[in-house]
Amino acid sequence: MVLQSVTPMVSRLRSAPSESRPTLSFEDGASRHNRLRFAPHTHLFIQGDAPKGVYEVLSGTVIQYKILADGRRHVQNFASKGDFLALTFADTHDLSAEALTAVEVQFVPRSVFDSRLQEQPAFRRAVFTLVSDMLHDSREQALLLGRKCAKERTATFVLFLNETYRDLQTGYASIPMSRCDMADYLGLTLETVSRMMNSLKKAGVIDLPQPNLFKVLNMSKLVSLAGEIYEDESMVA
Amino acid sequence: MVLQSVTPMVSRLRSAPSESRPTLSFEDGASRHNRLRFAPHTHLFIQGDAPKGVYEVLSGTVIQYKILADGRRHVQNFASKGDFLALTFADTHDLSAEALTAVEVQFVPRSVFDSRLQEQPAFRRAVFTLVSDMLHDSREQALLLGRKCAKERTATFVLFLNETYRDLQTGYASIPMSRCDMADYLGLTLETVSRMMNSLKKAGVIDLPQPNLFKVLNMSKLVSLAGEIYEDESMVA
DNA sequence: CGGGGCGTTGAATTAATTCAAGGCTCGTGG
DNA sequence: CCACGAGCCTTGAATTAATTCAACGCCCCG
Repeated sequence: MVLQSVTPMVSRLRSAPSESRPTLSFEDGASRHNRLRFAPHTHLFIQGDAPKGVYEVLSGTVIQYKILADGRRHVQNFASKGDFLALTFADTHDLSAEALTAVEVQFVPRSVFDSRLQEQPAFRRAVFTLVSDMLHDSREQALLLGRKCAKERTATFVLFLNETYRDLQTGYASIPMSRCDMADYLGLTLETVSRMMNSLKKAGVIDLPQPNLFKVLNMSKLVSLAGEIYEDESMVA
Repeated sequence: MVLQSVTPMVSRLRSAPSESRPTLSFEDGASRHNRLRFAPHTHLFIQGDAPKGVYEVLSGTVIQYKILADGRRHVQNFASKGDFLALTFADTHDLSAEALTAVEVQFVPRSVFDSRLQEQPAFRRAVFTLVSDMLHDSREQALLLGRKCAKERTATFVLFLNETYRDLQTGYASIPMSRCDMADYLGLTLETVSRMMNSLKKAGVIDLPQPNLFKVLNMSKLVSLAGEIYEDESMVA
């Protein structure tokens, strides 16, 4: 196991509440076997399956979602490099995970994971921190869905996209998911998402030369549109 | 520490995905000191504070919430007997916790909690399971906020109230929070919540003799109104 | 007796959805 | 090589679910 002190950029959506957290990674570990690849549109696992282990995303983007009885879909999150999937002790998956792009993951069988958890204190702490952060992110998402309007939701999501997919050279980020995926994540319709993205463009907040490529032009305006929480204000003080 | 095999009733809102999970409790433990009481409307801790330890709710109901910059409030959950608060490694509280009724908690200082985590495998497992379940609940909440309509949200919440506060003798449950609290939890306005509760009453799904007292009359209809997820269907099979 | 807090209900308004049409891009096959 | 269709995105117009605004009732407590 490798413990690095990499602190990822903090976005408004995917927080790092625990500062300089130990990064948990199985990459470069002894178990280089169990590296798996998934093609776009294939599933890593499905709602109702029994979990067989934990997945660490090494590259690509995974979409995790739930389906309601009548077919409505709710997207829980978009996972990319450094994120973990199926980090649970439950006996069934409570959601489905699908590769959005080509995806490479490190698969850690349940037994290996459990024994590390028992034997390695640092590993334990890293896992605990990771789950805590996932909880924090999910609650932030609930806040967004419960109390933010369409424009605020979209602005918040653009902040996330910018942090996660921005090319450091050009400043542009390519969007790996469709408007429909975004809508199911933001609790909106795809038409509303489209309208909001283009209204951000018209307002000069972002450049959007293609539907799936953008660059932030006015960050402070974008942040204020995202309607952030008090805690961010206090972080400045 | 006490490990009991109490399996609480499963509601649609507060799931027990991990079957017969070990119940984590500090009650009856050696550390009977550090039992704290909070009067209604007093805060256990506030968004931005540094966490000093973990709280186990012994009695009463605690409301946890976040405030947006412009004053909008989002309620994360309602915690009662058996629930834990501030189960995090983050360096600040990301939400506020306020006593809704008279509340009694067992307070476990950070240092005590950490050392138990290091020394006691069973304790460790219980904590993990607890955090995993909290994550599951939060994601279920995000689904509700993202993809359910007002009536479905309200029905889902009534299921939660019924499981959590029902008197086993009478079948009636008293509702410890206001319509406003419910609204801020469900991402609605208090007027809409009031309308939905009374429409459930008119439809004969619940008896609602007083604003804060109800009994489920037609459970199957209530469950179908809640618009549940596929996984419940498959659990029957 | 009076007033504040909470809940209910109706009417007007609005944010977002639904319905509908059309455009663009890309891959495939004639 | 170009035509065609599928899939995705955009935009406008009509509709609707939920909100906002407003009034009123109830209950409890001072």
